Parts: sequence; structure tokens; C-alpha cells
Amino acid sequence: EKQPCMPTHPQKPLIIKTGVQFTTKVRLLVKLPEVDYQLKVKTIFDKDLPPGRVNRQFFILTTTTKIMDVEESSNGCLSVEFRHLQLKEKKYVNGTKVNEGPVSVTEELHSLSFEAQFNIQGINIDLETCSFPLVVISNVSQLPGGWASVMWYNLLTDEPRNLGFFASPQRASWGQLSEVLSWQFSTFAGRGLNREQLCMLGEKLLGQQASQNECQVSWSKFCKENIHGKNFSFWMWLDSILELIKKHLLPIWNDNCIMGFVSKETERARLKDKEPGTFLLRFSESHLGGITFTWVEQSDSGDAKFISVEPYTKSRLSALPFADIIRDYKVITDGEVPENPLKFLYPDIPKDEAFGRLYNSQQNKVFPYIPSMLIPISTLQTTPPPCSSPEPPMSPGMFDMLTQHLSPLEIETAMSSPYSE
Amino acid sequence: EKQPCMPTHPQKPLIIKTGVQFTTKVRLLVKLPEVDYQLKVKTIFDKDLPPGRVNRQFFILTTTTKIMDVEESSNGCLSVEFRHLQLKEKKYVNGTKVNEGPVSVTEELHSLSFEAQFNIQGINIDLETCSFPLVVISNVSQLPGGWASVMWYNLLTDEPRNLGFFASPQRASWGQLSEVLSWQFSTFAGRGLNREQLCMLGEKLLGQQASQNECQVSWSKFCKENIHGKNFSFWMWLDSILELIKKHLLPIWNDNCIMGFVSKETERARLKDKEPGTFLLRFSESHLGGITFTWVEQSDSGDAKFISVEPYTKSRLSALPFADIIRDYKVITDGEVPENPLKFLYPDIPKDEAFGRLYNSQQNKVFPYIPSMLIPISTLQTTPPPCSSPEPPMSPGMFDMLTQHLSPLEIETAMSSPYSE
DNA sequence: ACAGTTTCCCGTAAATGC
DNA sequence: TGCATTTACGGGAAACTG
Repeated sequence: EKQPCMPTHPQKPLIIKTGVQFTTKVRLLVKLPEVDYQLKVKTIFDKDLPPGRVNRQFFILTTTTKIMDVEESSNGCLSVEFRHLQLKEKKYVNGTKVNEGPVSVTEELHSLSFEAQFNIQGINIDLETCSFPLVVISNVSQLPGGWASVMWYNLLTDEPRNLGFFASPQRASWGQLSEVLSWQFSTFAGRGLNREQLCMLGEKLLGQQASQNECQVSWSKFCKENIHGKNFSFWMWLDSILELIKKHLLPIWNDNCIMGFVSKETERARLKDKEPGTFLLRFSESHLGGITFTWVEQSDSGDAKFISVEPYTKSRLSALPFADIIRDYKVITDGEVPENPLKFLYPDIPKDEAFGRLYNSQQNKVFPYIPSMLIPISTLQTTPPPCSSPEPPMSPGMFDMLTQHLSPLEIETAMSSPYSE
Repeated sequence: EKQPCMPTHPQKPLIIKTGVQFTTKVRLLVKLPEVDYQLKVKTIFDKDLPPGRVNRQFFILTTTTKIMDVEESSNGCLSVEFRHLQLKEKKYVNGTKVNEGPVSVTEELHSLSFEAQFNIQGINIDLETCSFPLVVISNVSQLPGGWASVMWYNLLTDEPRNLGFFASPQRASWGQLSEVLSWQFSTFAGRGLNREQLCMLGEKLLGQQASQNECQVSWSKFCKENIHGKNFSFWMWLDSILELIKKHLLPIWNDNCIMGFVSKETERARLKDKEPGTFLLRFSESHLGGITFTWVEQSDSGDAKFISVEPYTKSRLSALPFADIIRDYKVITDGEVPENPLKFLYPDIPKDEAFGRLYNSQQNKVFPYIPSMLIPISTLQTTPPPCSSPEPPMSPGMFDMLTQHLSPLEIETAMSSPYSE
């Protein structure tokens, strides 16, 4: 006999890492008439799993049974919270590790079941329920893949327990998907994606025709296939940016100072007619988790010239916050006096108005010492290189700077540093 | 019956962290006449421990028995290697946790015992041996304390198993101790300490009279009491420097470019009559794990002037290697053109001759972008401050630089944002 | 409240398995 | 051999515990 028993599913952390504690709570939604005895709930991982359905099997390492208790905060329901639950992989299950097709670890769905039974007026009643699908990972490096699965699953099915979903995952429309992507950013970074940003993402994922929201995206294209010419998939790239924002760019992102997702063409079109020194912030498309700025200058011929700095990644940004980089950035052109080329955040906001609030002086006052700060510097040449060697030669300013400091032996290696477009 | 049975003690890693695997090997040094049966060895942690001797009790989480085997590499001895051993703390031992005095975790000594028994011609023979004392820690943050204990123990006792050693640790003579300290540097950093460096350390630890090698140092002074006015002990300070060298300064240390341990007085005496721009490298005495450079300049009055930069710690050094800092360091004096004040490594070695080999151009060649490097910069004033505030006021150059960028902009958070929603 | 100590767990690196 | 996945564990931070 099954009875109504709705647990509070472990809905948010649908991803569980082995060896890391998680919590789940079950609540009995009917009031039992007589509760003069203890009601025990048992948790089982992957109960009644059809054999061969998953590649990996796990078990709960910690206590799996607990007594239900009257919940204070609510209307006196019975509930139980399992804390400090921990998953561990069963190795060598019966010596047969079923290798079932191309479903990767983060596509393998599991579930957590809860059982209770009680006796009321001589009738034995079994209660049972189970969680939404779970992804089990063994290292945080698998978290992005896990999130992708959860997103895709939630996007495309309303079934509470379709564990075979990724055997043949449906396609999503770009309209649906873009909404979910924006929601990721608004949830985890505090600000979603605007129409232009989504449009760039759509074109990146699907090509020019993607302006149509009806355009279909396959799971593989979203998360499994590498972007052409790169060694990462679309979602891995996007998630690396989400992480970069979360850790290093949160206030700047929330102040809407990061255009971020812009094609190089759009970037140029935007900056072309702007005041020299106008810049915008854009995420790297060539490397994971990088952000760069591009500014416009007047070239000698009178045309607009666009210059982008080598993208900053988390390692640099943890040495120097991005707002400080923008404040302090200097370019040495032809060995002259360093100048900060960044004047106006696109379209025309004075730099300090946009970022001043976030500047951090880096000043530690430790008395007998003089303070020292890190300044990001680029060197640039305006005069065209005398010959067209495959690698553009070094600017005179940089050359001076290096030769001045490098012993004769080291010059060769340091020479091969390209810049200028 | 006890028999000669000398194991290869776990000598080097005398410190074991709970939950982290370690390895130990036991070798039977006598050849058994008849080895037609298996000889089993069992490992026991803290065997026969007098109750109340230690605060914490541990057990071996993994397999504790193994069969001895003929060792290939040696002359056919029997030996056994325990791998993947792991320690875990027994909690709530009999409900009584004996709190025995002021012996800290890293002073608590433990031991690992090995037992085997065999029967030869009807006689039962018990073999037993045990390791040198072990320190058990639960976090790497306790490693320096553990090392200190191991050093002190080895320095002051030849007993193989005096587990109560730290109940009343003997004093060491500075002569003995300084030798051990130098040995730490030569073992872990590749170059020991010279007489002058040791002399500075001796004075730091014991005051001026410490030039005598006979001077006695207490364990407490070495490792437990804080240095006057600081919140760390002598050894914690020294070990933080050892770590800094190991991770960030190895080649520079081994090239003997770091004077390192110099009092400020000696530093000045050394630099006083040198060419302006002569500098030396010294470890910070005020903060853990920091290194600074001090250079000499000619002041307006004609006297020598000494300037030290705020010490670089591991976080800065992992963004920028120290050799590059020395190469690129710039001072902006009174807002003028940046100049590198570092010319000659004391006594008179041109900077690039000393460090050129280690320069690293920081140049990542990622095509469409211009490279950017981090330059450490200090600003300095030559004109004396108008008033004598307790904190040295900001130099005009720095002030300009900051005001130029800090505009009246503690403005409200969300200004006109460059992108529409 | 607090300091000494342990636990937790991310993130990198290395090991393992397929 | 290379790729996918897991294990190992340092290091920072939170939690614990007298």
C-alpha cells in the first residue's frame, strides 16, 4: 500500500561529490492519527536499480536510518533531516563493471530513496519516495559537466525520475536554452544576460541563423563537442566565465560594466566612432576564463585602431583585482612615457566614474618600508616593423628595456614576443 | 625471547598526518635457516602505551599485517614494506581524555611497533621492534611545530625511544643548534647558512652575548614563546623563510644572492660606503615569510640614505617571480620618470650579472593580443613632509597618481550603465 | 570568549583505469 | 597511447572543544 508521502527533495544540490557531506530532508505531509511510537526512515542510494543501468554504483557511507520527529517550524508535521551523508563508490561490483555506451560520468543519473513503514490499527503501511535525479562526481573538476546535465534535464523533462534521460537526450530550442543561461548568470553572479549578449552566444553556438529562438540545439553541441578549433565545449567555456565572474568580477559584472559577450566584429563596430580611449570589457573566446579590454585609438592614417590586451585569468586577477588593473594599466609606446590608454568605458563613461568605487589602493602601511604596488604594463610600437618576419619584432622601447636588463645570452629567447596586429 | 631484528625505521618522515598515507619498511637482519613458511609481521601504533602518557590515541586505519618477502635488491634478507598506512584518531577513549599538562600536540611523541613470531625447531621466537618517535599532526599547519620537535629530539638525545622527552626538554647550546639550523637550509634549500647569517640568528634568539657557542637555548625560547613584540616564535619565523625559499627563491638562494639574515644595523654598515644603487636582499623580521631589498642612495645632504621596499610574500611572489621583481622594479620619485634604483647586488655585482639567468620575460604569445606584464612600482618623495604625522604622509607623486584616479566618485552604486537590459 | 586543534573541502597534481 | 575518471593531499577556512 502506498501512501502520500512527499519529501522535501534534495532539489538544489542535485550534484553530489563522493566523500563530501550532503544533507537531505524528508517530510511526511499527512498527519498520522496516532504517533505514539517512533517512525524510522531509511535512506537507500539507487534502490531497485535495473542492473547495467549505470556504470558506477555508490553506497551511503554513513548512518542511513533516523527517527522522524515533529518539526518545530511547520505545522507539526513529522520530518527527518539526514546530515553528514556521504557517498562512496562500490568498486568491483560482482567483478562485472558494465560499460554501457557513451554516457559519461556526469550524464549518469542516480537517485536517493527513502523508506518508512508503520503499523496503524493492525494495518502495515509502507511509505516510499525518492529524490529527483542526482549526478555523482568525484572531483570538483566535474562540476561544470554535472551542472550542464542538471540544467538540460530540468529544461527538457518534467518527469521526476527519468534516469535514462541522457541515453538519448532531446534537443532544446535556443529560446529555452538562452533563458536558462541567463538565469545561471542572474542566480550565481547576480545579473543575467541581456539580449545582445545572448545573441552573441547564440551565434557562437549555432551560427548566424540563431537569431531565431526556434533553432534547435543538441546536447552534444551544448556540452560535449568541442568548439571548432578549441579544446573545450561551449558550456565549459561559458562556465569558466561564470566562475571568473563569481570569484573576481562580481561587483563589476553587477554594475553592468562588462559587455563581455561581444564578437570582435561587433566590438569594432561599437568602438569605431567613439572617442579615442573608449574601451570595453570582453571575455576571451580563445581561452577558458579570461577577460580582456579593447580600446580604440586614432592611427596615423586617421583610421580607428583597436588594441586588446592579453586576457587576464584567475591567476593574475588574484594578484591584482581587475578594477586596479584598469586604473593602473599603462602602455609604453615606442619607449616613451607610460600612459593609460583607458579613458571611457563604452559608450562614454569616464573610467573612474565606472570603476572608482572599486579601486583598492594596494597600500599596506608597514612602517619602515616603502609600499610597492603591481602595475600591469604593455609595450607597443607604432612604427611598422622594418621587415615582415613571421613573428613581429619587438618594439624599440621593449627592446631597450630588455637589453638593458638581460645579459647577452638571454636576448634570443626573450626576442620572440609578438604583439601589434 | 627477543631476537636481533632491526627494521629500517621510518626515519625521515617522523611526522605523520592523520588521513594521509605513509610507508614503512621492516627488514630482518638475520638470515633464518629455514624459511619454508610465511613470516607474518604486524604493525601496531602506540603499543604498550602507559595509560595517560599521551592526550591523543590513534590507530592504523588500513591493513596492519603483511607477509615478509625476500628482498630482491639486497642480499636476500626478508623484508616487508607497508604502504598506504593511514592513521586516524580514536575519539572518546573510555570517555576519559587525559589532559596532561602543557605538552602540545606537536610535542606528543608516539611510536610504531612491529611484531613477528616464528617457530624454529619447536621453539617459538618473538621478534619485536619499534620506530623512532613520531609526531602526529592533523593539518599541515602543524608541520613546522612537528619539525621543531623532531630537530630538538634528535639534537639532544640519542635514546631511540624517549617518548616523554618533551615533558621537560633539555636546553641546547647555540653551537649545536646553529649547526642544525644550517643543516635544515642545506637539506631543504640546497645551501646552508654562513657564519654571519648564523650570528644574526643567534643574536636574534639570545641577544648580544650569543656569539658564544656555549650559550644555552631553551626549547620554549626556540619554539614556544613568541619573539618579543611579535605573534610568532623564533622557529615559526625561520621556518616561514625556509618555506619561502623552497617555493619561490630556490635558485637565488643557491646562487648565494640572498644575504637574508642581516640586522638593520649591519645592513646599513654594509651599504654605507657603497656605490649608490647597491642593494642587498633581506628577510623580513616583522612578518612571516617575507623578503625585501634595501638599497643605498645619496641624499641631498650627501649622506647615504637607505630605502627598503615592503616585503614580498608568497602571494606576490607567485604572481611575479622575485628575479623579475628585481629586474622590473621602478621608483617614481616626486612624480618623475620611473627609474629602477637597483643597480649592484652587494658588494658590487651588476644586477643583471647576478640575476639575468633567472629573468623570465612573462611574455605569453597569444596572437591578437598585446602582452601585458606586472611591474612592481613604489612612489617616493625626496622633499620632507610638511608636518610630522605619526604615519608618513603620502608622497606628492603618489598623491597625484591616486587623486587623478580616485575622482569625486564615491558616487552612488548604479550609475548609467553602458548596456541596456 | 578564546586558542589550540581538528575537520572540511576546493583545486591542483598525480595516479589509475580503460 | 591517450583520454576519462578517480585519488591524493596541500592549504585556507570553518568548526569544534574544552
